[in-house]
Amino acid sequence: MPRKPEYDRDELIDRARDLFWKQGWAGTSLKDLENVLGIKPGSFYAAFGSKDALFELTLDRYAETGANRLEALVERHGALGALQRYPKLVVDASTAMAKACMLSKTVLELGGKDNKLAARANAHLSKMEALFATLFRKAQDDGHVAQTFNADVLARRYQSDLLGLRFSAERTGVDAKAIAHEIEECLAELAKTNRRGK
Amino acid sequence: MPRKPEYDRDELIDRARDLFWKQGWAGTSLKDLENVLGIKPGSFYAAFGSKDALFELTLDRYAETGANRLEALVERHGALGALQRYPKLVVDASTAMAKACMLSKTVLELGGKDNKLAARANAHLSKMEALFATLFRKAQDDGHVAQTFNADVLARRYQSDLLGLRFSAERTGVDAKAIAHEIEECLAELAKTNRRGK
DNA sequence: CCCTTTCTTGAGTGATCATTCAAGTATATA
DNA sequence: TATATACTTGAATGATCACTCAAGAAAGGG
Repeated sequence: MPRKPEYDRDELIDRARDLFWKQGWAGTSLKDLENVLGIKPGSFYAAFGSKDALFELTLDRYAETGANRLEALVERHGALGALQRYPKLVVDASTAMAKACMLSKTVLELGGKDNKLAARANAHLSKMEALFATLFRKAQDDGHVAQTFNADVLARRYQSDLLGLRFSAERTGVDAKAIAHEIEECLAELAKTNRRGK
Repeated sequence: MPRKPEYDRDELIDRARDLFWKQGWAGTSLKDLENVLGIKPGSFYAAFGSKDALFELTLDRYAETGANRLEALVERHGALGALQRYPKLVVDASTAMAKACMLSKTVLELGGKDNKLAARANAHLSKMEALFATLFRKAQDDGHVAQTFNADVLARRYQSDLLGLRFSAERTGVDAKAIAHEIEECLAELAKTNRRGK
């Protein structure tokens, strides 16, 4: 018997994520959100509760999408292949709104005042690093990477390189694709070392 | 015949830089600055003109200090030695207020709305990258790195790695020193390749 | 001691911030 | 068609924002 919302809540979260991703938390005002989402304050607060609550939703969605994208690569190209392709994918203009990782941006913007949202973003980053470690282990089990390497160490370095790459991609006048290519080659080198050793 | 200021303007800029560095632009209110600098609004605006103007001063000082620190390393350890030691230096808790690079934080926070301060930070980063390239060339001239490498490419990758490292250091529960050590070892590897080639 | 000059103080400015809520509107069921 | 049940609207709220300015305080030269 009631009235139905005129908006698609899921699509609103996507649009909010893209805006937060680009402009950050403080850089995005409620007026900005109202404009982009096409709703008035009343509807906004009925739908999401607060700016913080919506930001949290977008953080979670961002992290989930990223992990899904990586796992899709794994199914198509295997663990090592996915790790090799991910840097290029993530910097590719056609697939990304902004280039720099939204999680890292959030940690940097809000981490200075130990904020709840920054802590959540940090947790997502840790989960991502754990996923990288899992993939490196899988690559070792596949015989693509030597067992002598420590998968956790490789994952930690991989994430650090990835974050550096993604930040560089955000800058004007930096050839991010070239850096992505170099990271890919480093992983290929890792695999070659293994083949030589056998 | 006039009255002299009760504060040391230079030290105020240092303190403001540390606060901006940690909390970012939007995260630092004028009340925060008044508390940390120990001056009231009237004196603040007489001394610095505006929050933006002070931020610009702190950006410039930050960049200058970083470059000086690197050049001091060069004099003591040569070009390659400096490039090897810089990552550890920059992540060392005793020398840095925050860990992540203030320039990159500024670009990320304000770059989404093409802000003047973000552009300035970006320019400082470019200068830094150019300095890295100069050092790689010097390392080549010293015979420490093979001439076959392109110094600009090495510098671009070095900066990307450094930014990733510095962001990782800002996160809770990440062993930044280990990553710094790995970057150092990569440069040592670069040098070894050269010696082998000769 | 007086006067000029500069610095310090802090209440006050208008703008913008996130958020609230009462009034109006649309829809599904009875 | 009547009514209950949401949803939409937008003006209003108090807080905080960066910033201003008039009045008072300190210091050096006459």
